[in-house]
Amino acid sequence: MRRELEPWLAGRVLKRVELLAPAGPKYASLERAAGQSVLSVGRRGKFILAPLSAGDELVIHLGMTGSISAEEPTGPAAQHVRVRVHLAGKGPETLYFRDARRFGRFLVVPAGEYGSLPTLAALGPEPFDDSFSAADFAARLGRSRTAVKTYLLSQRPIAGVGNIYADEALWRARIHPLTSARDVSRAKAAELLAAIRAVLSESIAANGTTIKDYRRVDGEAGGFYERLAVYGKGGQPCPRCGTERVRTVVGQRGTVHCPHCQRSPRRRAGPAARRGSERPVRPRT
DNA sequence: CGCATTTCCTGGTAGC
DNA sequence: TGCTACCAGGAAATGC
Repeated sequence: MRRELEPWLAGRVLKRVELLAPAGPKYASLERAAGQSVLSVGRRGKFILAPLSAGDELVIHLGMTGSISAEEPTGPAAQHVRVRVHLAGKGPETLYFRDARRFGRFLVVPAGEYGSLPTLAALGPEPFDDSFSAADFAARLGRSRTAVKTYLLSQRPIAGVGNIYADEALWRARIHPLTSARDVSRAKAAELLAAIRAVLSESIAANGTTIKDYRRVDGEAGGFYERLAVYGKGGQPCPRCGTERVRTVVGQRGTVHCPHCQRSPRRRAGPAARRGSERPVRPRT
């Protein structure tokens, strides 16, 4: 989306960013954008970040059901347009931000001041940062006892992995989603990082995953849905081993894994566990 | 602070 | 047909 948006936004002047949704923490300070030009269109994790000429920054997140287009939505979709971006110069005159469930974000903040966006402020490294090593990733996973899947979704060990890609990557790396993050070995962390990089680059190449709501800026669906190996495929046989995969809930999120390829986490047998100061994770498989 | 739970929000759908 | 109840989940807020 960043790539698709860049030619429409970079270098152009924002005449007005018009708020249609009720203002609030998710849609804030858009009036500040008026008259500023867009210096560049960047991205951190799932956030689009566009620095503006007067020192502010446009922050956009699609949430679950967000999309951006230059075509004015019609029909029932029209009522979900939350923001209209009016642009000067060459290119589309207006961009439309749709967000049916209002889980998205569209706000202007002083550049780099993410106090109102704690996830962005504490975002982990970019998956494709060359200087981000498997050892770094392993060290980050070591900071939490939370289930590795839940920790991935927090965006703290690595940026940009959501529910779909977490399940896909854990399956590829043969890691049970309930494994405590700190119990992921260095070798497994390396496999997981490689799996995350692979699944993300494959999905980007296919223009993303459209289940229902996600749309490219031209309104087309992304093509990765057909390539999903695990997400939404509970009860179906694992393509690697044929075992029936299981759907559970991990951290309030629907989760699918293969009980044969992704073995249940073993309880920790370290001194802390012997002292009883830590409850062994009881896998629900 | 770390971690778990709840909340926000609405289209879609299962069940009656 | 029309109603209610519930589900989906990214990130923030709240509760221990």
